[in-house]
Amino acid sequence: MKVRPEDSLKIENIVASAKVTDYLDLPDIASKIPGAEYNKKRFPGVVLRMQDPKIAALVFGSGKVVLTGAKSVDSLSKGLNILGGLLRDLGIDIPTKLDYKIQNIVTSADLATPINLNKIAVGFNLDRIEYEPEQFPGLVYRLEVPKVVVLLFGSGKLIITGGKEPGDATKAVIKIVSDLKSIGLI
Amino acid sequence: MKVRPEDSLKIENIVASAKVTDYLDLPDIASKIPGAEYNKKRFPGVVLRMQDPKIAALVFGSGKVVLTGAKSVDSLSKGLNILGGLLRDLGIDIPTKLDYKIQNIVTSADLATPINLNKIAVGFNLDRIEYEPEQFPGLVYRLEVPKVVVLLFGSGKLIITGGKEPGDATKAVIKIVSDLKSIGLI
DNA sequence: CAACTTTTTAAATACTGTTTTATATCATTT
DNA sequence: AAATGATATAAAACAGTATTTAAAAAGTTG
Repeated sequence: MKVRPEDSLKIENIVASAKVTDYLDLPDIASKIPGAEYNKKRFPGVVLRMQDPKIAALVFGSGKVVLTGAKSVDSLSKGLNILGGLLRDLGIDIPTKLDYKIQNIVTSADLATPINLNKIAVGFNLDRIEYEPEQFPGLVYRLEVPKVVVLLFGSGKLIITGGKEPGDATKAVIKIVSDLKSIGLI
Repeated sequence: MKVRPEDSLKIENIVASAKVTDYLDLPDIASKIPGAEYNKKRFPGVVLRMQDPKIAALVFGSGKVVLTGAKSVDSLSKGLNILGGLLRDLGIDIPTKLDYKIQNIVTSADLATPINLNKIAVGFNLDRIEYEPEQFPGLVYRLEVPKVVVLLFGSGKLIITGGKEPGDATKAVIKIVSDLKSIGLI
């Protein structure tokens, strides 16, 4: 039984930012949290990695943090709470209710049929397409609405990135499937 | 309360030269003064740094020196005297009264209102203007009298450099404000 | 002889690096 | 022959570096 492209979507990564407090002593955090990475000459933030859910956090002196790697909004939220707890355990005053903003969602999808990227490259709006197979095997398609970037591969697999909410990827896939059908490429 | 542009001037850096004696043994100076930098294959002068006032000095074998970093004529003078003392302490005969010549003064100013650099670029004398925002965000304006170069930024902040005396920057700002008002850009 | 070396300083831009993740090609490297 | 490591995409956080301007000194290089 074949799955429709718009039903094949899978969130692969969510990037979100949040402000957990107004100031954080990074050297202190880096030394007290096992596994924390901190190399200020390389990067100004402390890198913390949680295992369940598997999420990486970039923690900054400003009290702002960035979470990456979450595969669902729920796990993202859970990861932020875990991070808050880790910092709270260090004696830092961190609110129990933490707010965050999703900055990017990376989603994968599958057209379930191979596609000819060369034909798509000429059939689609040239100034929204970039296809240089000798540089990268995927065709880069920049959508305006929703504002996302889609990578199309000859296998029919797609990567939708740049979205702010799950629905963006869905809309992008529906639009692309529609466009490909209209020019008879799938 | 708004400050007039011509009252917002602040000297950010003064570069001056002086001759403190006829000959200086640079290897000796470099080895005896803590923190001195001397790499003759990189640069022919010894670099000395004073902390209060924070001024850097380039000392040459000819007995000539260059002072940079002073934020006022007074601190520049004080820095030169400190430098003279440092060399004198090494047993070198340095006059107590040292003369110097200001070679460049860098001054900052603020129009206190944002300005449209694109309009200024077309409204001002083209051959005295350089504006390539993709290369540098500031508009470069070369004044003839006083002979200085002014960098204008969209924020309304200005940098006046190339002047030989404090008054040069003041005159330049007054002239620019006048010019901008005459073409109705501020 | 011209141009670059070094030092200082402000302004405001772009851009680098770090983290994550799927996808799929190529070039290296064990 | 597997296994890394780019290559390309988006996004935030932010420290740092580059960009530009002027000027002197006294070396080196073209």
